[in-house]
Amino acid sequence: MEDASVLHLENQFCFPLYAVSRLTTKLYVPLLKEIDLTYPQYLVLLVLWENDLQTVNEIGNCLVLESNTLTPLLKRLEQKKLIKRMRKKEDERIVTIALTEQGKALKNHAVSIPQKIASLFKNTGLTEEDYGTFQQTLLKLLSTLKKETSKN
Amino acid sequence: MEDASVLHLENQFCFPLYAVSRLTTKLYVPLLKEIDLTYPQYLVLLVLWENDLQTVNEIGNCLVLESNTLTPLLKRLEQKKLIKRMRKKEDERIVTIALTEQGKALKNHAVSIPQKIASLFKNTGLTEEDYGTFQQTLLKLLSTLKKETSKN
DNA sequence: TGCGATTAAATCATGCGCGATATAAATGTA
DNA sequence: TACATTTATATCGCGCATGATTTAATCGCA
Repeated sequence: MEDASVLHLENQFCFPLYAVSRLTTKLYVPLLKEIDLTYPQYLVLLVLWENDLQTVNEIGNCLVLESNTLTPLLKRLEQKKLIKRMRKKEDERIVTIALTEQGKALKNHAVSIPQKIASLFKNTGLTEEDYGTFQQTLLKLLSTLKKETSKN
Repeated sequence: MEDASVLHLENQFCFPLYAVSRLTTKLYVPLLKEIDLTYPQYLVLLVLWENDLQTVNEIGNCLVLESNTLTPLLKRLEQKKLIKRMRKKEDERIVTIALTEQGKALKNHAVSIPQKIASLFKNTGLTEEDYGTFQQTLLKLLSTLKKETSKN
């Protein structure tokens, strides 16, 4: 009989990856609630705070998300008056996303979030170096997986 | 003016964590499609293959999911005739989940999946040791975050 | 025994993710 | 200029996730 221990949860990194990702998102919830944002909405704003006036596709490239996810999400951000959606005159297919004044102003509140999140990761027994290694691994995986999944 | 570079995507590990988790789940899709399962459904079966006859709560503890996610998911697995849901006679609040013969049999197909997934992670430039470190970090984070979020 | 508190699961509403498809605009080319 | 092809976004359907609430059963204790 084949050894089935390969099927045990603790012998895979995919499950902890999935679980840690969900639990990490939960850490943001109370902080983002203060500014009435979900985590994916916050990510879109991060992208725009870094570079305003990007197309749906460009935002999607940054976040590895497509229009089927972004379009409804962006409409919600528009309803909250944080962004504007404008079709390009030169090419009516393309929608440019721009921050409103309100959307720009929100950045001032958001700058405190990374610090607060970081403090929640202090009592894990992991060192700064561990986190650096962890992030480097994630970035390598992200880069590889992005290529892998865009092949089709 | 405060330095806003803390808000840049690449300066956080939460975003790559979120993205890598999603992309990793996508790697399972073609493999799981062969046995008509989603990734969360596959995880529930992993738990049951390891220990049959568990309650909804027990499965939830393993996967860090609650009944609001599990109940509908388990009903779908029941529709597929992979599990049975049975209320305990001693305590009618508790639902025990049992694999059907079909559910048990599916394990034989599933044993090949971890191997196939592992092979997709070969060309990342990461060594076996890197993966070991990565998994250890994830497990530490998982354990800490589980406590952190169960506090409330 | 009676009844408030607790517990397990289910239900509800909302917002992602994402495969598949549609729409509409722009492009290439015969 | 016609028309097939490509491109950008949108729409649709479904299955998670999850906070909030509900339902129903059990427990604890006066």
